[in-house]
Amino acid sequence: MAISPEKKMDLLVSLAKRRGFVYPDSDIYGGFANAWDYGPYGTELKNNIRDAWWKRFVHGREDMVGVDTPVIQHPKVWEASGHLATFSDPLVEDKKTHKRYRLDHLLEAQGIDVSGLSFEQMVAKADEAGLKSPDGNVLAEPKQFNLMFKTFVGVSEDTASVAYLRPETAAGMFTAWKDIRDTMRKKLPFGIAQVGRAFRNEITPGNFIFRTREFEQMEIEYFVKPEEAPQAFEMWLGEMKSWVHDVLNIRPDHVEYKEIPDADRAFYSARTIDVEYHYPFGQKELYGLANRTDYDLSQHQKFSNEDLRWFDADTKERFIPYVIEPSWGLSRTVLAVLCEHLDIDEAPTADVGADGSSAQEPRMVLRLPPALAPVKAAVLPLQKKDGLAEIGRELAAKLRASALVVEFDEGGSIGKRYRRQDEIGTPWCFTVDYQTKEDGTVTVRDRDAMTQERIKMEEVSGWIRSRL
RNA sequence: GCGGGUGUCGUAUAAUGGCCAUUACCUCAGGUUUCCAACCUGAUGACAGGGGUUCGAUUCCCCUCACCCGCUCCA
Repeated sequence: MAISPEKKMDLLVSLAKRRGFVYPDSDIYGGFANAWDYGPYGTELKNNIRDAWWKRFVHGREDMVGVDTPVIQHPKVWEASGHLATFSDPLVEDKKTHKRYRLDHLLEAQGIDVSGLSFEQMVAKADEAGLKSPDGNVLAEPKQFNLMFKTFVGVSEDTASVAYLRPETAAGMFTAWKDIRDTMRKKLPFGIAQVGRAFRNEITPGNFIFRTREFEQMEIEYFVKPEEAPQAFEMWLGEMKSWVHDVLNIRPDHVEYKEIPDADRAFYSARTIDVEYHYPFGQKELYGLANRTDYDLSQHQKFSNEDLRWFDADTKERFIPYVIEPSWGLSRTVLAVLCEHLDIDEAPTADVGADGSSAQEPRMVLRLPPALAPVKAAVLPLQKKDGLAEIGRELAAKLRASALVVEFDEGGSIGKRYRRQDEIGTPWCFTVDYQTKEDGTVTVRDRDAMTQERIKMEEVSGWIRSRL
């Protein structure tokens, strides 16, 4: 059953809190803007997505290695990457209309060349020219917005050096490139993968966990011979599509693969495709894929004075590889997966009408792919008494021992317990009933179809495994 | 950061310048229940925070914080 987009976010945010997926952070202090806690189920879901990704793209491929680099790196890294120069915007506000503009854009519109000017120099130019807003109003004092979080490394602030929290994980793969090239015996093409946190001092965060100042990325830098870049780009585009549809089980018509035209691309990028998902609040970026050419390694070679070229043993040539960068937002994937699979349908109730048919009630269900579900199975005794609970508890313990995430629940009616599991996306419920005592079988109830079959208790673990 | 709007148990809500702040769902405990939110009994749980006016403030005023919408930004 379709849920209207306006209602969907509200339903999702309240379900996320009620069922322990995502809570407002610092809730006991009244909350902290745009910071969220992943609760027990949210953490499981996020970890499952991350692990599925790592298994598929790192363990599953011969041409890939993984790294884990620090959030705070040498400040030179951000000079070389260009983030220090371009990841900051000078903003001014029209005092009358309260609209905001970029100071450099206003100056350029006046025919004033701002290239290479510092923030202070731009402010001086603006004063000189008596700069007004496009509506002809007085402007407020310009302010500098740096998208990178600044911090200090050292015991006291005055003697310490300034450092930055990484605004993306990619840089770590470039700084580790030389060591990996020299130690891992890989041949081009090959890639380096990393999962980790990145930080951006966004001016406008919002939409639940969609845009936050602290977020997680899963990124790959795939190094290729320059002439092989276009085909590597196509290969990764295919991989991204397959991930979205085969692993996340997102409907093809909920995703757009948007080719970014020349004019809108970053100057170093030869080709960029944005992968956009139809969130309830609009079509927004989920993933990105870019051909970054030799920009990053060239920059780091220049700033570090290290030779970062690749030596081709066949042709005896040295060159800087091109980089294809597929980039996945992990936090955004969690949100997209929740949006995609949250559903309301009809379930029968215990009330049976005169014609023998059951009355129907709306049911909220998260149709997560089983491999991503926070809880794989619930074990439910039909009754607490007559020893059924003990049998169930024992079965749950056995499943846990075989490394499955399971829950045991004996509280309330059986229907109520099914619905609880539906809301957190548990694909299967195993019910211990009176027949179990006679023949050692339990029923399996399917989350989506709500149908049941009987299997032997000792087969439960294998039954689940074969379906993950 | 600016403009506008909104803040009452976990969720949805009612009322009030003066008695333990209402109700439903959820949650928990007990009972009941032989497969889909049933029922009975009971329990926990809120006036976003701070200050002011007042004999007395959840209610009126101020500040802060948070949330929603819009703007600027998202190489």
